[in-house]
Amino acid sequence: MTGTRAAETAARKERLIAAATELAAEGGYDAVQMRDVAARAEVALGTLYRHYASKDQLLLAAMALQAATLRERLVQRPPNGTTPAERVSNVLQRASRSLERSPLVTRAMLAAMSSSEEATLPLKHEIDSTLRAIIADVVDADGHCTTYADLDGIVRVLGSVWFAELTYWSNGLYPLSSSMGDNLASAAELLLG
Amino acid sequence: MTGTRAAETAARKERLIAAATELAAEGGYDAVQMRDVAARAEVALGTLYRHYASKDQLLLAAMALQAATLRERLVQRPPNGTTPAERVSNVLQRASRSLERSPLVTRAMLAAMSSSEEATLPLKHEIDSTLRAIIADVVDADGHCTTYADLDGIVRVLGSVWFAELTYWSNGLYPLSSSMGDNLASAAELLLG
DNA sequence: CCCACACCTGCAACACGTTCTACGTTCGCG
DNA sequence: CGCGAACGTAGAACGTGTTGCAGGTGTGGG
Repeated sequence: MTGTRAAETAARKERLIAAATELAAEGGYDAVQMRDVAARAEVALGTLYRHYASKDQLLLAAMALQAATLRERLVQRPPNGTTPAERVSNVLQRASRSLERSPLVTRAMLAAMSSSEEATLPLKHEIDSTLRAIIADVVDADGHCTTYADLDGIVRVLGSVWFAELTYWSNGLYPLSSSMGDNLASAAELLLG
Repeated sequence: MTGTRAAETAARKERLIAAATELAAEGGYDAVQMRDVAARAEVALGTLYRHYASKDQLLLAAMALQAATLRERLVQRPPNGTTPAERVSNVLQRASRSLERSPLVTRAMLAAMSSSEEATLPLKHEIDSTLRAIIADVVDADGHCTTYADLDGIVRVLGSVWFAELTYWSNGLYPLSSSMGDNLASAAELLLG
C-alpha cells in the first residue's frame, strides 16, 4: 500500500504544485490554466479548487515552497564573504541569477504576488517573512545581533531594493543583470558598511 | 459647434479615462469592467478597444496622465527643503499621502503596472521615466548636475525604495504610513547626505 | 454491519476580458 | 458628386477563472 488517505492527498497537492510550476516554466502566467494544471496532475478541477482556492493562491503556494527550499539550501551551504555587506550581495545576486534562469516561472510568481485577492495575504506574508529571514540570517551570520541597532529596518530596505529590481526586470522595464549587481552592492555597502 | 471630428475623439478618450478612474475609485481593479467603462463614457465597447487595446493599457494611460499632472504641479509649486535629501523626502511623502487617500485607484494602477502584456511596455516606460524625472528634478533643483557623480543611479535606488514600499502597501503586506517615512528618509539621507 | 462524512470525479454554468461581425456615419480627396 | 478610410454602434461569440451540482468511493464510529 503506497499510503494512507492523508498521504494520498499530500501527494496530490505536490503534484498540483509541480504541474503549476511546469506549466509556468513552459509558458508563463497565462499558460498556467487551471484546467490544464488539474489535468496534468491527474486530478479533477474541483479537487484543485478544494486545495487551492484560486490560481494566485496556487502559484503563491509554489513560491512559498521555493522560498523555503532556498532557505534550507542556504543553511546547509552558507554564503561566502567576510563582511555582512559582502554576504548579502552574494546571496541576493546568486538568488537573482537562479531566478533569471527560469524567467517565466519567476514572472508568473511575481504576478501572483501582486494579486489583489484578500485571501492571498497569509501566503504573501509567509513568503515575505521567509525572504526577510534569509537576509537576516546572512547579515547576522554569527548571531551577535547587537551589531546593528535596527536590524529589521536594514533588512527591510535591502529587501525592498531587491524586490523592486526583480519586479522592474519582471515587468520588462530593464534587464536584471545590469542593474542588480551595482544597486544591491552599493545599497548593502551603504547600509551595512 | 463644440468640435471637429478630432476634438470629439479626444473628448471620448478623456471620458474613457475618467470613467476608468471613477470605477477604480469606487471598487478597485475588479470594478473597472470594460463594459461598464464603455457604458459610463457613453461609448461602444468596440470603441473603447479601438483606443485602449486592453484593460491594463487603459489603466496605465490613466496612470501616465496622473504622473504627468503631478509633475506639472511640482514644477509650479516646488517642494520645501534646503538639502536634496530633505526635498526628496518631502516630495515622495507628499505623493504617498496623496496616493493613500485613494487606495483603490492606486492599487488598480499598480496592478496594471505589473501586467505581463508585452504591449504595455511603452506606457510603463513612459510612467517610469516621468517618475524618475520628478525625483531627478527634486534632487538637482538648481541645475548644477555636477553635485552627484551618478545621479541616475541614485535616482533609481530612491525610486526603487519608493516603488517597493508602495507595492508592499498596495499588496497589503504592511501599512504605508508606518514604513514610508522612516525608510525613505533614511535612504535619502544615506544616498544624498 | 451500516451510516455519516470527507474527499474525489465529471461536467454544466456563469462572469468578464477580448475578439469578431455587420452595419451606419463622417471626412477628405479625386 | 462619389468613393475609400477612419471611426462609431450594437451585439454575438469565445476563452479562461471560478462556482455549483449530482453522484461515486473509502474510512472510521456507532
